[in-house]
Amino acid sequence: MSERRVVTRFAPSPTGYLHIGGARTALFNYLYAKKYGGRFILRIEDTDTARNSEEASEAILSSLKWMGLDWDDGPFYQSRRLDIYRKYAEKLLSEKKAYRCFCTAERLEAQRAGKRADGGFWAYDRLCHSLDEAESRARADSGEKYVIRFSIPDGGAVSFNDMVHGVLNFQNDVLDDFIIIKSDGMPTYNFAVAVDDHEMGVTHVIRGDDHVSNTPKQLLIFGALGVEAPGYGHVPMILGQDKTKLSKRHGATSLGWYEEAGFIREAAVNYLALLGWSLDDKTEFFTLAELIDKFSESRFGRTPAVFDIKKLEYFNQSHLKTMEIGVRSELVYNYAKKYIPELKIDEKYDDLEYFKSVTAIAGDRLRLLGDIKNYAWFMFTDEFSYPAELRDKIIKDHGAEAAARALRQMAEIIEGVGEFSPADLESVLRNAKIENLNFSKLVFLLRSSLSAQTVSPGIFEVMYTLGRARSLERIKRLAAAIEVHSAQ
RNA sequence: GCCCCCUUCGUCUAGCGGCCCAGGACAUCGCCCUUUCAAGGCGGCGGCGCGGGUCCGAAUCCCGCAGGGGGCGCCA
Repeated sequence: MSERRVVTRFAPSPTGYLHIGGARTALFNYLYAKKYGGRFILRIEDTDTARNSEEASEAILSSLKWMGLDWDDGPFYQSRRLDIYRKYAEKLLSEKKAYRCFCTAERLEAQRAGKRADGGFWAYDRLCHSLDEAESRARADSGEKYVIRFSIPDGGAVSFNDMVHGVLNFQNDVLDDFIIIKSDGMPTYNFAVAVDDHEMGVTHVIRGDDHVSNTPKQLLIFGALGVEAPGYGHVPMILGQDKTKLSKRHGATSLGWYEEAGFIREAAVNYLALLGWSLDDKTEFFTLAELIDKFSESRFGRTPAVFDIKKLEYFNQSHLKTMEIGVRSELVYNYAKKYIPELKIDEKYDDLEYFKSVTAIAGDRLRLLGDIKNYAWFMFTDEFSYPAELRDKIIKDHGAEAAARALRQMAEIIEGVGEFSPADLESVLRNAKIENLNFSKLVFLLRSSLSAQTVSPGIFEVMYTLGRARSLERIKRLAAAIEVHSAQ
């Protein structure tokens, strides 16, 4: 085999959004090309006029971009390359490696239904196989509808060395004369793929296991065309929890869904790469650059993988953690603005710099981008009231008067703190003697007043970020709320 | 019905004849740390589908079985 510069491709059909399996296929092809300094091309297989959609095509492109998988060439649309497929089909026709078939879909469908009843498999009966060339041409010229079928060579077999499965063999006689050009002039999948992979100089094809049975057909076409076939690698499927091929009924399978759910590309790429591929027995944290560096076709797995969102979440948190705060906060900011409409952000806090300080105090807590809402919604608005349950719990634990007094005393102390820093605030409160309450209790009251909840980032950092005025206002407000309530 | 692929903890996986009475990670459970929640540390639970071979020795090789998955369109 000649030494050629590696060329891989991702060739989705625009009939829906980019799903998990497709995303992984794209990733693998991208990594393989980049690893070997080759090109990664994008081809849109839109030969099904009934099911294509412009939106799907756009969605796929945008998901690919979201993942950071930039293609070097394309996108090429098969629907705009019809003359090319026609040319190759004519060539096969003239060499008697393909023939016109005038059988109606109705006739074949009836036949197929019959066979299915007693057995279940069906193959074209080759009725038009031996049609006289003159007659065939005449019927075609007269406007009769026809398809072009590939003539499977009698006997023989095809075999190829798969990158993940090793040598695979297929007997020709299990194949029937499949259609390569439909009656509407469009090429069928197996034909267009072979023609394009050849035309575009594709050297390696990495795709899902579900394509192994298509491979012999494509190989036969390469053979008939007299051109070299690319190498293949059939990676195992990605399964749903029920261990069947991942599909819409498994729920969230589109990449777009994950973006909206607050996952970041670094995690998606990292996790997907590990479904059907691994480096060794311990390394599992990878950036895209590291994947390109370490990727190897010899490390493909052979067993189907069940998609586990829990592990994806873990990777999301891991990547978020290692990210520079500026980058992370920008992701959080953009996500919040776009996908968390219920997060109330007062105009004066709608600012990237401010988000950066809030994201910073949220620390390692974010698992998904949207978690910022749970941990810090109270940092973005001053207009909230304290939940009755929280107020009642405080009254129950401390008594209304004592709690209010403690809060007011803390306010007084905080008001007088010289340097308003997390460390100073903490040390002052740690040493304060207030209502005989220990530090932990004081912190609980503080947290309640500042965040209106019982869970929050480090409370002194919250206070520092809120600033003296906002903090004091909240502490006094809670005290007042308790007093008013108990007075009733 | 035919063809093809696959089979290690619940899940993702390492393992390619002795280093494995099977290692890592997620999940889960417990403990520690601790101002809450996370994070982190430590520990527990948990697996080689079954049956035959081959070999001094098998998760690793061979055969059979069972199970699972994929494909068999004028869909891709």
